[in-house]
Amino acid sequence: MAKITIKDIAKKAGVSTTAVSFAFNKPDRLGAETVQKILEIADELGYIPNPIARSMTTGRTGTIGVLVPQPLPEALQNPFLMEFLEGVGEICTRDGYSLMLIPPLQGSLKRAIEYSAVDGFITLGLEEEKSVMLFLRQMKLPFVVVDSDAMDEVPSVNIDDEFGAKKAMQYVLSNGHRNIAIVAIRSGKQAHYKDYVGTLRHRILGYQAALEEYGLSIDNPNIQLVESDNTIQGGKQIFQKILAFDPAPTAVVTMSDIIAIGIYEAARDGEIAIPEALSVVGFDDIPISKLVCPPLTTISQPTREKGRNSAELLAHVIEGDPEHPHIVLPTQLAIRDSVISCGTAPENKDPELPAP
Amino acid sequence: MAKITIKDIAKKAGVSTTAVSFAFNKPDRLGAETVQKILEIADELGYIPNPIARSMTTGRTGTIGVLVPQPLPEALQNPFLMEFLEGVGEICTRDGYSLMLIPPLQGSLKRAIEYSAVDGFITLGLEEEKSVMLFLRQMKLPFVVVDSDAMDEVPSVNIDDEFGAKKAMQYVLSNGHRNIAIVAIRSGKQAHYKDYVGTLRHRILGYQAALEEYGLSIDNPNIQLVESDNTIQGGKQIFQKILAFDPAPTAVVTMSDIIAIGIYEAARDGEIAIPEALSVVGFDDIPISKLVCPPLTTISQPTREKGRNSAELLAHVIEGDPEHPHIVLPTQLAIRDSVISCGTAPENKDPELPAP
DNA sequence: TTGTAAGCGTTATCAA
DNA sequence: TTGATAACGCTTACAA
Repeated sequence: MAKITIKDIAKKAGVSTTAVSFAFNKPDRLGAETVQKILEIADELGYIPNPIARSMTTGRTGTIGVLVPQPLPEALQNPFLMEFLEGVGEICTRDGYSLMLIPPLQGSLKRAIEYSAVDGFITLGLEEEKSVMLFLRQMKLPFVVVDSDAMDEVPSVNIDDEFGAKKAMQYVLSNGHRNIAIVAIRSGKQAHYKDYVGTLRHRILGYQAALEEYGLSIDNPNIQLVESDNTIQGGKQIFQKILAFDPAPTAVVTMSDIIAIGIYEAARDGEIAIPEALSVVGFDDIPISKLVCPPLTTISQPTREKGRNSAELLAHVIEGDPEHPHIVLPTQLAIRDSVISCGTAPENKDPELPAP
Repeated sequence: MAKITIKDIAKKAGVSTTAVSFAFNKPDRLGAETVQKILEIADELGYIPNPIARSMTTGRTGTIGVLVPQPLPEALQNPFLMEFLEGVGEICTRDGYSLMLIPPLQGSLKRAIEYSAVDGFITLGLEEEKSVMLFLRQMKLPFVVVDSDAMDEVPSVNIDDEFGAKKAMQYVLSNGHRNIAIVAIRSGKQAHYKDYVGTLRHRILGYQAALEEYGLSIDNPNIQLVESDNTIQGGKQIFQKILAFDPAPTAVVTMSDIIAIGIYEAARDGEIAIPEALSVVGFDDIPISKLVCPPLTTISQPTREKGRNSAELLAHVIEGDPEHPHIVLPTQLAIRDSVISCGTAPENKDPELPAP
């Protein structure tokens, strides 16, 4: 037996399809008995309104799409996304939206967008994919950008990346470190750091600002900049590179806790003590950062709040609100135990380890 | 200007809507020039096929729904879900599906299902919600159940919960612990442990089996069973309860790493040393379990593989495959440092050995 | 190779 | 309080 439709109910109840529709959506406009009868029959037949057909006429799907720039398995490895989605989920729960995760389709976010039946999008960290935003705007789809340079007429949510990054680097420098590795998040495109855009750019600017206060610069030979995938695995791999640097860094400043944790793992495998042999700073303050050994010093950002704000803005755009606020959330240095003063590190008798 | 439709293209190109449709979906059936012209005009006008209308006729949405039993913010707090979704994401990426997270709508999963335009569902740990499965089956929607008692005619993916739980408890017992707290995952409904169903039941059965080997039982006064929300917060709260038990437990066996980690946090706040003052065992082996202090002894399950298997099965059902395998994945005891031998007895890391 | 026209299952409009 | 009927935007027999 095929799927039960509104027609089957109408026929069996001896009413029109309109009546059936009303019974579900606007019961007030029908006689109480009629509604009663229709509902009974619908229940009996196991009728469910077809959500696609409904969307067809209402133009609403009741779902919010989150555009993630990486393939799902990779993106989901980052607890940061999880926490962000928690915030989005709060609003979804409150307003009755479902949540769709939309990764690139065959490598293309644009294509993924075309195939997605959602009421609006939240874009996440579109570094190099500026064209995606233009595309969305051109298509007149409601959207909100997060962790990207703000555009006019499009609501955005960002954190104070530059200031946060600056504080991270200042803290390391104030602890006496001068040989420092900076781990940036790989942006997809190969680019010189001066050509970075968005979040990446702001964070580099922050690092640079702090370095300059100490008469240093990213261009100095004792400041090394590398890029890593934003995964634990990426952090592990980058650790090997860092080990090979000359001069050996005494501190590594990363743009992501998850990378820092990869470095933790690799360091433990290589029996290199953190922070004694190597100080580490993260960015994001994901929940586990306070639980790892040693607790990770990092830049705390209100991730969940960011998610909540984004979803809230998107809900407004979907409702037709013409406003387009640009929200900037604060960051904060969370000092824990993964950075120690460069001078106080215990003497290192193992020639394999980076000297303090 | 309203949204561009197939008609606009047809008019401007001087062809029928059929031709436009063909140009996108079956270019072979049209002359090369015609296709060329249509595509050009479509591009120029910024035309995107409406995915809802397409779904309307094809009956396909290209998205997989994952039914999560808790509100999104709560569910997303568990890295276990994340890892599971990574596996699902692998298949989504491979087969071009999007991923929809579907939490209860106004407290009701059934209602959420009704409103979800997806090609099929993966249900996750439906303990008490057996009716949801019946509902799905009655509606003839494709679905796969994960972490629930298997039903006939419905593909399922489970792990060997009972055996895993047994190994966890055996390990604790073999280390000499006799005053033990068991932390179950709160199931929603209040029920005596003997009335547990699904995963919960299997795990309890495993614990009980191990206890019986040592002449003990959950009913013993020195074995305490409590329930906790499956969150870090839940673990923190349950720790307070455990502290108050008499006799004081020397070990706590939890059904979830995330709960164990909550206990870690609370223990640290309360300055109770793990494992010296309290041994802890988890379940799941989420990625951070090896990174916390001390690394958590737990039952390892192939979570990502579970996700991959589920999505693969669902894809088959959606394709019309009538088979309905019941997959059971293995678990494994991951011995780390959160359990030590009780009292004066020497540490026993071999669960096969009898108690010292 | 291209066009006509009939759906798909709802909701919305307007009339009865 | 109800019912015809026309959208909604697309796909797909079937025809030409």
